[in-house]
Amino acid sequence: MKIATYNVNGVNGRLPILLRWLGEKKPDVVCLQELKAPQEKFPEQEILDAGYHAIWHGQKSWNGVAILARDKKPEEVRRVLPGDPDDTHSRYIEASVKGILIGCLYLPNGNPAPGPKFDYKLRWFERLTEHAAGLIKSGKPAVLTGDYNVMPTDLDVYKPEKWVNDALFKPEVREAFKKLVGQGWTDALRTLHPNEKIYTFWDYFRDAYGRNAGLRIDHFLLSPSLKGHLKAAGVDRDVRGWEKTSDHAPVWIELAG
DNA sequence: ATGCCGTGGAAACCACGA
Repeated sequence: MKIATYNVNGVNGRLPILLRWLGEKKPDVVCLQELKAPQEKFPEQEILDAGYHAIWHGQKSWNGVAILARDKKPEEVRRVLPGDPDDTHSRYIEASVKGILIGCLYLPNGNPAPGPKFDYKLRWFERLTEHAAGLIKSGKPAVLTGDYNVMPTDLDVYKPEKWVNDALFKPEVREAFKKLVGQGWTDALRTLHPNEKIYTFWDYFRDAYGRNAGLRIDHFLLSPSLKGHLKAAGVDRDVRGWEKTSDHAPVWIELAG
């Protein structure tokens, strides 16, 4: 089974790109972030026509997450990350697909740091970590994937020294990621490719993609029971080179069975 | 060192992103 995550940066503006990619790669399950569309403006019919059932949590202008699956509609488990009833951002949706719990997340960017946005990021990270602990404890096969807005190590940044004070790379954020993974999760891409430069995002500016000035910020975390099923993992890097593309590239894993 | 590009929404500019 192939599971992918893709920060589309506007699901309607990017629909031709999304449909082309779905048609070419045919992942079984897809997590989308940054829909930038209200609930009623999600292109459900076009996605159905492409062979995917979807659940989504939209929001006007910003954020928004979705889970797509071939053949069968994802069984929604929740569409809010627990722990803060006042959080109005659409950044989390969770579903059961073929016996696997899929958590699709869009972790806050957090810039500028320090500041209220950075505080929100750290709080959101804590809530995610608390929820993730429950998933581990449940023993269910689970995948937590999406745009984490964190480069876990120096290897995940084209020029680490330029990013040390950025909300995506500040020590406390890297520490938060480490703490989460330390619960027993497997960082799928890094585990299969321990020494490779792997990027999932390239800025639109300064020909970042051409210079390969990228960041690895979209991640796949696998619960202990899924670790042994991990067969392959990678980035559909070429998609970032398409016309009118997102600044992220799709990331995927292949699980046995 | 930098929002230089790109999106959505509102209003011909703004917020936001990483």
